[in-house]
Amino acid sequence: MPADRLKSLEKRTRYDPHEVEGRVFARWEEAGIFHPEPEGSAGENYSIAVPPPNVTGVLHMGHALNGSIQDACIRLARMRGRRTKWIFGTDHAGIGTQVKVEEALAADGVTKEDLGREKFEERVWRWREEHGSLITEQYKRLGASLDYEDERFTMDEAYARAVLEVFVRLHEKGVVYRDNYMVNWDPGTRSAISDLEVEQKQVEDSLYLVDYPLESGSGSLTIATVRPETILADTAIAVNPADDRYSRLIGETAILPLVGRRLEVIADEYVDPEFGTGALKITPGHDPNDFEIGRSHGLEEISVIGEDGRLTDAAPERFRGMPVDEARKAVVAALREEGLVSGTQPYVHDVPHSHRSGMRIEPLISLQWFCDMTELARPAIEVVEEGKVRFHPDSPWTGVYLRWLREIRPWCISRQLWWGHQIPAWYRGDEVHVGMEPPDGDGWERDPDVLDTWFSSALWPFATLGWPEDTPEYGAFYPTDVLSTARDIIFLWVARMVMFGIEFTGEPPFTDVPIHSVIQAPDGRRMSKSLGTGIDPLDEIESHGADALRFGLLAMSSTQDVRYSPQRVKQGEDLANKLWNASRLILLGAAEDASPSAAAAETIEDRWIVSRLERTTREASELLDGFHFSPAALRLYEVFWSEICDWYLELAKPRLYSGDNAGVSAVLLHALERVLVLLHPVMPFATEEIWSYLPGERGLLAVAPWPEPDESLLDTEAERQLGQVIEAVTELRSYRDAVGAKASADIPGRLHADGYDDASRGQIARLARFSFMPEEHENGDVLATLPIPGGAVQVLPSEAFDPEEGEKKLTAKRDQLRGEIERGEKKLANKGFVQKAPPEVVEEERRKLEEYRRALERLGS
RNA sequence: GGGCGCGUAGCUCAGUGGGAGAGCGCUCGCCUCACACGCGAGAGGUCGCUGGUUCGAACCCAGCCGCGCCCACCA
Repeated sequence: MPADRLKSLEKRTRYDPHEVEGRVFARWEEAGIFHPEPEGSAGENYSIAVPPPNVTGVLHMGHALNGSIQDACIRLARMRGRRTKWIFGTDHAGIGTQVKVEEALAADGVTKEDLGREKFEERVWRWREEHGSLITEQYKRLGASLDYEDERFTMDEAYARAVLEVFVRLHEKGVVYRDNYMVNWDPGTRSAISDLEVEQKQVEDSLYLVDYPLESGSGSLTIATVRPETILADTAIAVNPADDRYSRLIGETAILPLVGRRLEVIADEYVDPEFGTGALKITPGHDPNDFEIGRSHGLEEISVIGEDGRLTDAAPERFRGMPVDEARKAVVAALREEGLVSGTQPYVHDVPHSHRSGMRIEPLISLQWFCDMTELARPAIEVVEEGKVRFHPDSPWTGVYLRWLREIRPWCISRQLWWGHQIPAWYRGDEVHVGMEPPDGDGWERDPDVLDTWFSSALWPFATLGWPEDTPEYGAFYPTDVLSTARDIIFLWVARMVMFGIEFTGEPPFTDVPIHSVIQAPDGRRMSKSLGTGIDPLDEIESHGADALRFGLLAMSSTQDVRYSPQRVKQGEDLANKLWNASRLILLGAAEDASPSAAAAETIEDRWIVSRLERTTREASELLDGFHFSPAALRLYEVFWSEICDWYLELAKPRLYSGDNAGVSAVLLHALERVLVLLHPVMPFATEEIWSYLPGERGLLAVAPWPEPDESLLDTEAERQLGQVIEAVTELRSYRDAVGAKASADIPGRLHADGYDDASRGQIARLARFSFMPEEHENGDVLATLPIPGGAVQVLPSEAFDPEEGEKKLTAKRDQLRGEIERGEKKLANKGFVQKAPPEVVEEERRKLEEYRRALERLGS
């Protein structure tokens, strides 16, 4: 490296992410290390498929956290020398994208119907061209080492073929079928949606009591309903067979008000005699429960509410065409006119709403495509039970996953949209053709519906790699290793990927599923644009740097939801800066020809830091391998900041600045090199930048080898000895502070303690700013005796402080020691403790008690 | 209705059987030749409440009080 390059560090006392990040990222891209050649087997290689962001989306905190997690995994694997691919791509996001484009059209006063389907789809593709690259650039800003050269999109031709092939094959197996069935109709998007896209919301309604006259003329039956407009589609009345009030009426007939239809009174266990009047109107066309009851009793299914949310021709003429809300009022008014409403009461209950449009779900019977999940679920349950797919943390997510799969229900997969994978089914009269290609002959019409976006997402880990073709990419990278996500899409996506992966490839698509926090706004609310609670990761990168955001997100995240913590990001920013400055100290101070070497350790502190680095290496590897990202980040922070900076660098300075600095330079460089390596998965930019200043010819840190901990470098004795030095220095500093000693003045004293070599004694004196007299030195009274490990320091009089001030400190210290002694004695006097506690615990108690007694003795009373 | 989780320092959160931790904030002292985005020294918590198990409980068990999430077909 040119000497002036190193020299340039002298004045750069701040780490500047802006100056560094773009440049470093360009080096990675130019080196092509994010794009692996498709060689070797998936077992040797390492891959992760990114949860595809919506094509029109922008990076939010969830992406940023998950990106930080996945990138840490990917970078770790890459440094371990594995061929590594982080599969990149975007999702067409059916409804979301269609709605956005429709909104844009609306601004010009155009509807999609004005354009027609073909033109509309063109419009969406153009939209994608214009907006699709945004999130790619944002991932790059984060430092994500995705394989950008091999980007996929769920509407790409090859991917789309895979989707249709899956549909066709499942149809051949009879798993996918078309049926008239009760669906969740979303009047907002005018489409059916799946159960998972429905959310329950509490709603205040009125419960109406309505009298249905009996045909026999002997009175009436009173039912309770919150949806009087659906009365028009009633086809029976049900009562509990064990309900004495009504059992005699079973088999009788009631007359449906306003309509005049004859309704049989049927018996069904489902009816709760305690609720309402104990008599339930049955509306198979507009209520999921009634639908089930209706089917089991063979009742007629009448639909009075259409897909447009208005009453159909099946309703009496005066109500036809009315929107549901209006129809409700009209029906109630009509019933009142006939004197059939015998009461109303306010009623609060949960009502299904569309997750997408927010509108109240209209349950209705509709001809839709469904996917029966029971056969697919079985092996997906097994692989998790057998530990072939593991959730992290295991609890509660394994249980959550299994419970859902064990009670899985059919999945409505058709959507009444234009943007998506159009269902490969053609109809001609009663004929149905399902296949990859249109049928021969005239008069066939293709099903206008598209597939649920999650249907195509379920193929993501293998369709991105070229399945169903046996491509080199598929061979080299499938199955993938890790799937990282938040808990909200375990059912929507994770479980379905496992099911489809096993069904079509014979193998689960990944092995480890870390489930990370959902990041909430600092005030505990959901982070959301509409609430104004969102924090833009790009803003955070702009003001603190990508490394800072990555560190902060990893440090604040855990297994449960967390509030966004700006302090953690600040901590990351400070860490990057500290790293930068410690590096300047080492790089500018090290001997010119020095290179990193643990073997160069010559003093206790050298051996100590070398040993600590090996332990830290082991710890960091274990924590990252166990998907414990927050402890890993915080542990590395602590070791670097406290052990390396606060202690080792300070201990090393005298030798570094002496003429004989070869050994210490080598150890300092070793420590720096190791820290950069260990921190790289978390803070890739700053570490890569500093790495380029290390001596010697070296490639990118991003592909530098991740170290295996070297047991032979562990040095328990050095760790013990330096631990004593640290304790002694801290004790003496504390005294200095208590007596108000001038910061610049040394305090004279005498060191009487065992277990310190001359070098350590010198270090203690220097760091604590004491000057130790020779033991035989006589210089007036001893003002205080300060216990340190292995002995004590006698404080001698000086100008540096007022000894009176020290008395308070010493008294407090004595009190503290007496307290400790009392506690220890009490514990050891407890026979139960001595007899039942593990011997090493008792022994440790005894040792500590002795130590405290000796310390108190030295302190005097 | 069922299930899961949370309640620890002023704030945000770790810790899951043997003496209460981090970052930020706060107090005091320092521009000590890497860093004032810094250095040193501190203050601050009966670990939601009540019982129980244990020689020993923030940690295990039960109940209670608050808060949250997921699932669910009582009109």
